[in-house]
Amino acid sequence: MKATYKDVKSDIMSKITKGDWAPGSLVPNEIELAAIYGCARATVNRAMRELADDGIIERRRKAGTRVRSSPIRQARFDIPLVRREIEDKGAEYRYSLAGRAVEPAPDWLRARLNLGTGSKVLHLICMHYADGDPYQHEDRWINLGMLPQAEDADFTQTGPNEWLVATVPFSDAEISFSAGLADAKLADYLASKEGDPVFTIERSTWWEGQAITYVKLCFRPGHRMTTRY
Amino acid sequence: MKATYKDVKSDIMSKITKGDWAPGSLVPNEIELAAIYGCARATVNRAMRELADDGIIERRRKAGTRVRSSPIRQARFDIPLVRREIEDKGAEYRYSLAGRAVEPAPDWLRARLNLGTGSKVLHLICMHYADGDPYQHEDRWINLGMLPQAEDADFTQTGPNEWLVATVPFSDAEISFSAGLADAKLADYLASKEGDPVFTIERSTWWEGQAITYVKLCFRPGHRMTTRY
DNA sequence: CAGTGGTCTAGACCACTGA
DNA sequence: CAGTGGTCTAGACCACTGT
Repeated sequence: MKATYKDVKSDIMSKITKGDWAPGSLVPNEIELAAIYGCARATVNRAMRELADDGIIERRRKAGTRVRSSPIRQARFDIPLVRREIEDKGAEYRYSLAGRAVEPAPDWLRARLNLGTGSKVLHLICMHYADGDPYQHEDRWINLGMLPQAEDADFTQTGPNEWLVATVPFSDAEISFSAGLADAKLADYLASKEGDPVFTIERSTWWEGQAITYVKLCFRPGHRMTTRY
Repeated sequence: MKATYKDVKSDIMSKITKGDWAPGSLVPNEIELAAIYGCARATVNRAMRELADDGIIERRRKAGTRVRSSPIRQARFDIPLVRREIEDKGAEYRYSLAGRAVEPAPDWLRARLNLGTGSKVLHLICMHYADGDPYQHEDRWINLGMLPQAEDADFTQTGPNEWLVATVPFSDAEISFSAGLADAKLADYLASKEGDPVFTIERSTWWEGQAITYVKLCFRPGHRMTTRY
């Protein structure tokens, strides 16, 4: 008898997917559900809270709980270290540093990260290989105002990503995916042709409102980012 | 005094990000933490459970809780209906059906969805516009073995996506992002040029092991998919 | 086998918000 | 102001898994 929160969750889920509870309709309140399932209200609460987190239902105090009319489906993507991503595929990982310079932050970067006019940044160009083949091109910019010690770090052996996760935390990040074209330079790095489509990830991170780093990652042609849910 | 689960969560979060609790190190158990924060164990449990869900810590019975050495950062993307996506941007949504055919499932589709040899599918080509400009091209395949009623549905006014979310549930989905090139046909649909890079989403959904639909969505050049976390 | 997290309970009070 | 979800508690038992 006594239902667990998983029982309650999956039973309600099936009521919704089977159409017993139509989209937009009002769901019994927690006390009623607790009586129906013969469990404590806290148990029902946990089930409902998870369904709300999953975007299946919508809860409001006093107004009650409703089935979402068009369920907001969400997908979760892991953002792993490139090295782990490659090694998890069973391939051998290799890294190389292709460029390093300390520069004043260019205008587009200042705008993107909300940096002041005098800001200095460390600019790195890196390549990541899987079994010797180009896998990912990394165009990395680190805010030296926040991380002066980055200037003395040795990025010839390990990538800046690994250094960063070990060195600084971040409180806030923005990530975006898009499709771009390989120019001559990028095509050369990725051993592909100019005009090939490249899957691109851009990420900016902040710590307590201060920009830490911006990175643009370009994958070899054919790359897919996949998840199940 | 009495800490809430949010207090506990954010305090532990800051202990980790500040380095007080190093990556890989063992965290006090729930009873000790409850004593430290002066709250019930259930409160600590909820805080820790959420941190574990966020990939910040790793919990194992008997072994205790550890700070993850390289935090698995995850990003969540909403997968909205195109119409909502466009309307939320404040643009006017328009839809049109550009092609419709009932065919035997081609080999690549059978392989992808694990369909039998005799399978029939409904193949639809649709366009979605934002303020009159091409926004997204939809190449949709619906398994008629699972959804025979799709053959009689009218897709000239509303897109198959809306029909599907209102008609059938799904238990399982796979989504993948990639970058592709516009061929002459696609470029024509999207009012772009051949060879332009297009951001592409592919999604397959199943219900209890049976394939429902596969769709390939191509966005107009310049499209970005962004999230914060 | 014993330590740790996972879950449930019955009851309580609070916070928000719709009528 | 009253109904609903949000959270906390103190205690209990269970499930898993290192040692």
